[in-house]
Amino acid sequence: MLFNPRSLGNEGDWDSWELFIMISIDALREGGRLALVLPDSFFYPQKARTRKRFFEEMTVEKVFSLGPDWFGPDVRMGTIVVQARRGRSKNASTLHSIVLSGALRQQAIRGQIPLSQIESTRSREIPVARVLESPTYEIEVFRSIDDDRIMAAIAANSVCLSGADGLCERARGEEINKAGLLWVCPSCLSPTTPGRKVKGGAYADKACEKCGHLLRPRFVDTDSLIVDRKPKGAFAPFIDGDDIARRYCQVAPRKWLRLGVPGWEYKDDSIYRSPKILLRQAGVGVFATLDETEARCPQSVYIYRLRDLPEFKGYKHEFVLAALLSRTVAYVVFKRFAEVDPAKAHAKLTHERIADLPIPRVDFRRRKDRTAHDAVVSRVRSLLEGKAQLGGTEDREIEQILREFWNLSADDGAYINGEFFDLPEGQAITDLFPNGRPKPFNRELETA
DNA sequence: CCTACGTTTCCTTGCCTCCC
DNA sequence: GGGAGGCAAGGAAACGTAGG
Repeated sequence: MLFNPRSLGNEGDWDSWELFIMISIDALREGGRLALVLPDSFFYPQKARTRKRFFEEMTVEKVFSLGPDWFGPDVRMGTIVVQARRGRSKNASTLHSIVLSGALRQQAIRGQIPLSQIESTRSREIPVARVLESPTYEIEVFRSIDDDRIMAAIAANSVCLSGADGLCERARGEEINKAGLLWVCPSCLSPTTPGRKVKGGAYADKACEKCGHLLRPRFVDTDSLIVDRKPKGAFAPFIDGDDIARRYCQVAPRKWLRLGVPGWEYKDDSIYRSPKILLRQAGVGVFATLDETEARCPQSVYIYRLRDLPEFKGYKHEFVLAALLSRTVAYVVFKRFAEVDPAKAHAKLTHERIADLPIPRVDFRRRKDRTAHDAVVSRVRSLLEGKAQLGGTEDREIEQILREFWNLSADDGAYINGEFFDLPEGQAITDLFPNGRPKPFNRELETA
């Protein structure tokens, strides 16, 4: 027997292909080469132990992510190809990756374009050191050595969005759902959030936080903090995540938060002070807007506001918004957070993850910087007020000015735009390139 | 103890396939 | 061709806990 699965320990199950990898490694001589066709779950976090052994005992040469549909209609599983030699990976080496999606993938499946041709024109170089340094041996097949260089250049000319030395302070909205549903305790009459949701749309029982009375969904009165029409009494405009679904959409609040409901603990008014940037927590890509209506929002919307010092220096919220909505920051977010499978690519935004998003550093002592900053601000106003179109002159000029702050070359710009070419369709992409996406930038053209 | 916020959980949406 | 049903990605929101 070549191999005893018990030797792997008993923590969780091993997929058959993982065992096959282990057997293959054991069977190879030093320097011997293998190529494996594997499911794309090889990239998943829970397969870290398999990748660890693979990278520790093999020199990985190629990783191709080919997507589903390669083995007939019955096999929907995403496919990858890995090529490696026996012997530990060298830290300074690189591996080649390609990620197939969209039309190119269909052509490849039909055999109209050989993989070798795609590899010669479209492969990326991935530094092996990045995989070895990752705690989960993550292979970010989208993020090449070129991306690392460009992202380093961007970071060098930027200040972080928030965090210790960041531009903005941050908060999130009321601890309610977007409908503002409340339960009212029949005993002490104080409002509270409903119990945990259970399957089937119902709510679970919970104890009243004030008096301990057991609240059961069938026996409590409900109330709502959010109403469609301006209520009698005190109220404030309310914006939820759904309202922030487009680039440069200025939200006209259509819902209202009732203020002064007895017993409800509102967040401090000051976190909603105008102006502020609202950024939705969930979603593909970055969606943010500028709010000047003192609107409230639910916890699923993040609030960013310039700190006193940067605002005193001259930064305007419009400039921060322009950076957040730029193609360049979308590129950074995608490269940093996108999942490996293009069909599942989506950015998960948390305060911590977006804290170091790059906002261009402006030196307000220099006239040139001040002029450029103000030029961005005026163009953002035009877009927000609907006087300029997405993808129009103003939108493109903003991107150019920001890229000068970031010190990115024209080639870098073409490369960044080209990296969106392979991504799946979505609102985020449509809003970034309303007139269509440019072709991928072919680095080889530079030397040809 | 309280606040802030990342994590977990569940619902919704939209796509795909199957079957009539 | 289209409707039903299955499935999972996407999104919203409650939960739980770290850290002041």
